Amino acid sequence: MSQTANTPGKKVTTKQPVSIKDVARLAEVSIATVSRCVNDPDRVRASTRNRVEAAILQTGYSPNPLAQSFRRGKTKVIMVVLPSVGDPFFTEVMKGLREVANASGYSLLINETQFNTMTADEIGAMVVSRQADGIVLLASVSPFGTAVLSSDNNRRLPVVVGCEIVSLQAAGYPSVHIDNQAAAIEVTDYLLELGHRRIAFIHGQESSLLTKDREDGYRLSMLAAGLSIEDGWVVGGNLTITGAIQATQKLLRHRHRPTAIFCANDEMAMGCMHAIKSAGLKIPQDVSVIGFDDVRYAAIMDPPLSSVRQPAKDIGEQVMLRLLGEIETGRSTDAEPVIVPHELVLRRSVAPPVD
Amino acid sequence: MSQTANTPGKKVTTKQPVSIKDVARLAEVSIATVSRCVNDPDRVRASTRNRVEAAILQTGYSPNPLAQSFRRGKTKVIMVVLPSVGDPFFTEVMKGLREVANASGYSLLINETQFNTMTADEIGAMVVSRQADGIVLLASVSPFGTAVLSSDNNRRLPVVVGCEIVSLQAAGYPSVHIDNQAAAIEVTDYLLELGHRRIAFIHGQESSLLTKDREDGYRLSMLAAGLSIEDGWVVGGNLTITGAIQATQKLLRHRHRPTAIFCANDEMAMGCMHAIKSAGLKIPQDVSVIGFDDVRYAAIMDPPLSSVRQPAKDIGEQVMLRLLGEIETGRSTDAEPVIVPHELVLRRSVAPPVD
DNA sequence: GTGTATAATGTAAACGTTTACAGTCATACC
DNA sequence: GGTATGACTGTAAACGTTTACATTATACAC
Repeated sequence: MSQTANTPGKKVTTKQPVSIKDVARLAEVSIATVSRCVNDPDRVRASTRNRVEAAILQTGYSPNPLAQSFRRGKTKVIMVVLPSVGDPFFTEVMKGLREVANASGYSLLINETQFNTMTADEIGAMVVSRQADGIVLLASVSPFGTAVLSSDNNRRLPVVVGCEIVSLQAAGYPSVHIDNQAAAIEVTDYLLELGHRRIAFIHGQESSLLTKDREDGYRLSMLAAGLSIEDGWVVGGNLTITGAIQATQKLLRHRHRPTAIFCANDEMAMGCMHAIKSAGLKIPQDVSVIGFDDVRYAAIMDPPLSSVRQPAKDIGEQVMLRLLGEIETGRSTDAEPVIVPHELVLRRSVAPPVD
Repeated sequence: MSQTANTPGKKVTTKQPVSIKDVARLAEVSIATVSRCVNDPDRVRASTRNRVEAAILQTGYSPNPLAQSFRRGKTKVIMVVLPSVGDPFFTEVMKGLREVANASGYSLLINETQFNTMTADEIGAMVVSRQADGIVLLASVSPFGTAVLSSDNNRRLPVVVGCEIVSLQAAGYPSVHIDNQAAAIEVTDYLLELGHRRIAFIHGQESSLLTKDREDGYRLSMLAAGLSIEDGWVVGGNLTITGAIQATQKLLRHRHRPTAIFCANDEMAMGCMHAIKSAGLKIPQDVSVIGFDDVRYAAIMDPPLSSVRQPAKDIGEQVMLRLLGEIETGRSTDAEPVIVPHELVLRRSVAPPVD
């Protein structure tokens, strides 16, 4: 039916959308009454309400959200800042975020930092303006960004941090995360128990603080066991498959080749496994591999990948609940971090060392 | 510094943000001049411009985007509707979408349908309102949604369809996609050439049209080869790993067990591979597997997964370019679909059948 | 110096809501 | 029948911009 309107090059139809005025005129009431009908129906008499509702139906009126946002000073939008939407772990967190947000009528505006600190500054800029009613931070932002976030220059936006980013917690933001360090200690302890002595660690990025606690846990556990970490046993995998492949190749060439590799996330563990098998080595007989996050692919790797399960969706839900609470009450919540439980999921990618 | 403002339960600081009026007062000009300084600096004399800019700096003014959106009737937001942000293929498409959008100052509002047709209706609702300046559709929407989209009830929003959704193209929307059917024919022809005769197909969902063309291609190729498709050789995998595992288990129990399984996307192919190996069968010796999309995990599967590469990021870029073109010019672009090239990527998950 | 063209700036309306306040009207009570 | 009360509705201001139009200042030619 609208095919003609769709002819290439033709002006798009731009019939004026109906406004509250049109409804008011048709129902023969003031615009205030229409507004009340929409927002607080109990405050208008049934008979007039019916008239107005009929007019709304007839005109097909729906309030202009732009005008509402403007007038109310609320956007009903939450900004989510994360390193990469591609990571299955963050995908899962976002599922929780989204469900809770949608249930309260909020939309999600997603901002990938793509491991790029430049864009973190842009986040700061967005924060100053009132593009969103609140922010979920799943990524570390540049110092400047942090400064802007915590400045009192403007209306201070509600922010909740998901996962663990130390610098932001220090800035007093509430957060929800597992105890990354404790989990990493468990992982390393477990490998040590199996008899591994040469354990390597593939971390994320130098600049990113995302996997810092996990690295600390690894180091602490090794230290506690009286083992020294050789030069070249801790390498960066850039949080990507290709980065992890290169990192693993380095590890396999090491003069003291590790018997176990602990990857700071599953994405890298998947690359790591591939590199090991491509080098003609067997998992776990030659090298054990363990990841972090327990993404949905971990269980179907060959062999199935051991990992640390985070309650990703829960984290998302709780983060959003705290954030919305802060937004709706106008009060900042307790900044005490919420620690959610993790779980070591043991699968067949790990075994005692053979030598 | 703002630690006190952050004490739990305490009112959040809400210092009034500076408006254009504050700047005007300080610079001793009218608000119109300030506005011009910001939007069209050449139209104000250098001396006054300097005064205004100093005032802007001093006050820390930045225009209220809500007011701008309201006044201009533009949100600088593009809505993206897709089945699941978790799928690595869509992730890649979104990378292209995002890059182009950001370059022009647009943000992305993401809407997952989660294979849920209910939410598709909500999309319709969002469309009628002016939440976004345009829409990218990567998912099929319910009939009602389509109706709303194409209705002339209100200002018709620019829409571009990514990937292939027949019903929407029929509605006259421009689209960018590969030739899914031709690609699926190539895949099936290739398997036939290798000598396979018992070829199964795992499709997406009954309701979703996303993989319909691929299924058609498979059927056409089989038909052309004079082969009949036995009952139970075409099963639904729900586009998920677990769905594909169940589907594969069904296939493996079939009285005429397929020697090759063609999965409508890589996510399902990964689940399929896992199910085959779990059943104690070898890939490709016992069963060949081929996927679709060539996501980043395909190459690191064991064995590496053959697939059909789509230029996912390109698709995203082109979709967004068309959409922004339509938005900025106010004219709908040529509705003729843009077909981008695909490529059969052969890896070790496929071999001739042994029997 | 006058006149004219043009540049620079100011005035004020408009965008579509929400909402404080004022007004109207019906009801109930005396 | 007057009055108080409360329910309902209307009036108009406000939110922070942008922009058409009006006004004033400047530059330039004679």
